[in-house]
Amino acid sequence: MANKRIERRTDALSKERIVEAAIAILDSDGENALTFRALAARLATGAGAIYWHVADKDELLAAATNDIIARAMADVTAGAEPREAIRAIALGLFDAIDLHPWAGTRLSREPFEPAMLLVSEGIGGRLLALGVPERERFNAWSVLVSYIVGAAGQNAANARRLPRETDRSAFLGGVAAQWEQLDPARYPFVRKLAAKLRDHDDREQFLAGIDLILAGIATVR
Amino acid sequence: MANKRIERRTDALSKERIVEAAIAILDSDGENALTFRALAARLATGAGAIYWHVADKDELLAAATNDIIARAMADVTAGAEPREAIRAIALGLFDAIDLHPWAGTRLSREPFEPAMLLVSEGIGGRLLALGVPERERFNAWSVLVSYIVGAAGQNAANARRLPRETDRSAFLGGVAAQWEQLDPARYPFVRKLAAKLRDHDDREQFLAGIDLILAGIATVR
DNA sequence: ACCTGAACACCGTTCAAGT
DNA sequence: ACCTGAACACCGTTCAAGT
Repeated sequence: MANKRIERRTDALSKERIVEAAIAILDSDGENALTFRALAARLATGAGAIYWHVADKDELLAAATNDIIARAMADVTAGAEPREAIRAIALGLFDAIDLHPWAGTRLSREPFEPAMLLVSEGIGGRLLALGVPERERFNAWSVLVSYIVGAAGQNAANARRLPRETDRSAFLGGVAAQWEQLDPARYPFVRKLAAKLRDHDDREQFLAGIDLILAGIATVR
Repeated sequence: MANKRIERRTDALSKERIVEAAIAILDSDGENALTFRALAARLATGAGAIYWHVADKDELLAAATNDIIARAMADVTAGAEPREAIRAIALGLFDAIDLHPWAGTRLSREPFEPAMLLVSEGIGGRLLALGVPERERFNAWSVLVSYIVGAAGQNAANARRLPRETDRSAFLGGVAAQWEQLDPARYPFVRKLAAKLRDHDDREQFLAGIDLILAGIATVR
């Protein structure tokens, strides 16, 4: 009978279970909390056992990041309109990285993770649909992917450093206050930026960047 | 006589000397080589002595990064034409981060370093000169700075992982070969990208991204 | 005031020993 | 084949003790 084994501990180690546990630790306690000792404790095993399934910490982070990106891309519902589809993909990644900032850190340094192929193909296909000429496709793809990964990672790093909403307001308010006290002769632009810094929405700002890039791409069509 | 003291050891510790030594270690041996023990050895002192001048490793990295950016910005000769000036600033940062990849890593996570004010003001002032309307200035500034820091950091991370030119060719060749073997039905765009990947110039690619963004900004003028 | 260096509380990774 | 956990070679940081 199948349910004879229902009480059986199903916790034999596997790469999937290890990666799953790693993601849980990374999400709840941050990058510094992911140690082989903490991971072993959570999996109720010895630290060395993990090395039977995973080569080292780098492979662990790579697998965890790949999971996050693959899931995020699977959740994206990109419609037929190419510009909207690119925005949807970009926002999907932005939100995933916002939720899993450590994945953003990893991605900025290792942009050739397998799951990034889904992102590249998703965006690239829409560039074709937009009629971007061959000679500009590489550059258009490159600027979009660089911006998405870079800006999303930077945003998530900020958010992680300032866990609560009040922390964020206080921090940005503090930076803005500093900016407003800069020498007006030397920093006229930054001084005027201060007000916007205080009450901008990160997601909107990110998307506005995508739109500006798409507008630029449209000019080389 | 002044030269009576010429033989005198001038190596009293100071934050500047410590930061200078840290930059030397980071540049020659990479991020992982910067330890307080290595730093103390190079400065011929005890590890703990450094803490008298620097609060912790974070402050050390912040100061080192700030030095690099400030120097790079001081070296930029930005002419009167706004678009050219923005390109010059962007390239100055790109080259500095290429030379000091660890600064790129730091900058992607801590974009509010003081020296970045010079970058923001330099770019922002040119956006004013370009006639970017008030409501678009924040977004235009944001997309440029995010892209510059993000793309330069990603490029430098790649370059650091592949120290020699042949390593880089081999790596990109390998990635391109993988891309060419992808299922044409699922990855038509990425497959076609492979050829470009093999022989592109990173600096040109970066600059092409700046140009696309500037073209987008021009459309909202 | 500034420096020394041992000590503390960690790490990632290895490996002999177990089952 | 897979797991255990002590051991190794490191870290950043602290701090009593020196000058």
